[in-house]
Amino acid sequence: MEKIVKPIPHATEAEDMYSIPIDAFFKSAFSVDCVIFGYHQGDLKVLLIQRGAEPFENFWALPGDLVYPHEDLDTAAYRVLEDLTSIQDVRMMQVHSFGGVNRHPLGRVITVGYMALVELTDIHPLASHWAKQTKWHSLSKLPKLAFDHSEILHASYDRLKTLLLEEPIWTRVIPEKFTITEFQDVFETILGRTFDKGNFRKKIQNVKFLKKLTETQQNVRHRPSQLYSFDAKLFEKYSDRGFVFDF
Amino acid sequence: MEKIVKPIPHATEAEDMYSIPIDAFFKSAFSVDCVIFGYHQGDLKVLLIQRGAEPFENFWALPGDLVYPHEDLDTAAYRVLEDLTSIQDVRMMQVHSFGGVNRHPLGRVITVGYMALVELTDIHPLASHWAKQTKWHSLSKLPKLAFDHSEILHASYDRLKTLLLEEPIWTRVIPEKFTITEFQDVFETILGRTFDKGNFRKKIQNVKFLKKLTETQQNVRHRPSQLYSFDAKLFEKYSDRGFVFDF
DNA sequence: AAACATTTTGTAAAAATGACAATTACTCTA
DNA sequence: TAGAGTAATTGTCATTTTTACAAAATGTTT
Repeated sequence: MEKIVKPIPHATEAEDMYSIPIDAFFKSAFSVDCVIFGYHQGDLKVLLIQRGAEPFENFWALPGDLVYPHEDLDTAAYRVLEDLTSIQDVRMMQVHSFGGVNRHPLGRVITVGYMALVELTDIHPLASHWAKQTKWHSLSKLPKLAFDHSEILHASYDRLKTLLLEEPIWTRVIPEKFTITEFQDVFETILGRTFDKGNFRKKIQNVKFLKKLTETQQNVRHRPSQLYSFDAKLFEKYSDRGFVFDF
Repeated sequence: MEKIVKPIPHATEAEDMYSIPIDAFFKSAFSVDCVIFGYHQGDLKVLLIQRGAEPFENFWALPGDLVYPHEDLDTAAYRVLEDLTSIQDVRMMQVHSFGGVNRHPLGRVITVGYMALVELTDIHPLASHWAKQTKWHSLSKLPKLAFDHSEILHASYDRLKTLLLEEPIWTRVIPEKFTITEFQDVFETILGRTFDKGNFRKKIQNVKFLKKLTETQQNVRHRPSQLYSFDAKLFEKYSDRGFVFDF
């Protein structure tokens, strides 16, 4: 570990800084950690791996690893996710960075958290590289996690709930042609509350970018449901001034 | 600069990773950049410094600097802001991290953007350390900025607009006892639109955590305004289910 | 044909919205 | 001291939205 450089407490002593060689600053590393939320029929889970390498060997953890010296952050997030879980084709977004001084035993490592919401059955995680196994975990019964991954996970879940109302990330989780019930289930599951069916339906019908199709559900043991679809162009138009669902 | 380590494209070649010595990862640095928005009577500005050190000497830039090897990210943000501008006692929040490979000429540096909204006359920036001068700039006529600070600034402004509707950051910018007009001005200025006075007032009166006081404005050359105050406890109560102003 | 399981529509009172107009309460000035 | 000036505040009213329910509709299964 590198020699400890005492932080300068006040601006008036700031000239001390010039005595710290610039090299002393370039001894840190970055990592990315991926929080993949998997939704399937009213159930929300998160993808964890069991670590097959130190530190925290055998612990459950978010898929995450160090960023290469000449690798872009976003690129690293996708690369690491694929390395450890073989998952491709999920769109992630940055959530928050975590920089606690002692969060990593090997040295100073800042980690950048990334998040995605996917239909659980759409992807097929397969442990690879140093990951021993992958598993979908319910949010309600999580094991003790490596590093500060528990904090990263909870921050990501908070962000997911906000984002669900602002961005059409729910499109990742229901079919292109969907029923209002399917749509409602996603919101109830992720937000953790329930809505009146009739009233929810009325709200949906006022949303410009959700279009009622002529097609209906097939082969159901009850009255078939109308199908709806998402119009991305109309969404762009109406989200200009900051669209949010007000459920 | 360190030797280039070729990123591993596929998981199947991942064992290559073991050939990269761990030290190769610990050659990066972090920085923090602070976006301080200053509001005053219908005017929104951002605090910039003129750099007095390379790289980008003499360029206008966000107050920002490298994080010490044993310094917490949040701590660094406040320390750096004070070092360069002598500002204390502003509460900042993390916005986003920027990790472009070539964003810093001295090596691999990831920067974490922090943001705050303050009443412009409450704070008294004074250039210190390597900052040549500080200046409040209008968002509409910004100079060319150092590094990728322009991108950081715009991302922060977007976040400011969202946050203004979700969190009571406007309390930093108006007096403890305020008039509805003062309140409205903040929202009009930052969001960049105008609202009908009467209708805006009605909305405010329905917001549980904004309480009408018995006191009124004094010494104004017109009908004195009722004063209102913010009830933090009630806000906590009502923001549980994700409060947002729907202006 | 009746029972089921949902989807879908309907209802009615209450509340919120939006565009404007009118009124009110102070200070300042002639 | 009676306007004039200035901005705060209240009022109107037609329209739309919300809420909490109840009822009807449309398929399949028995």
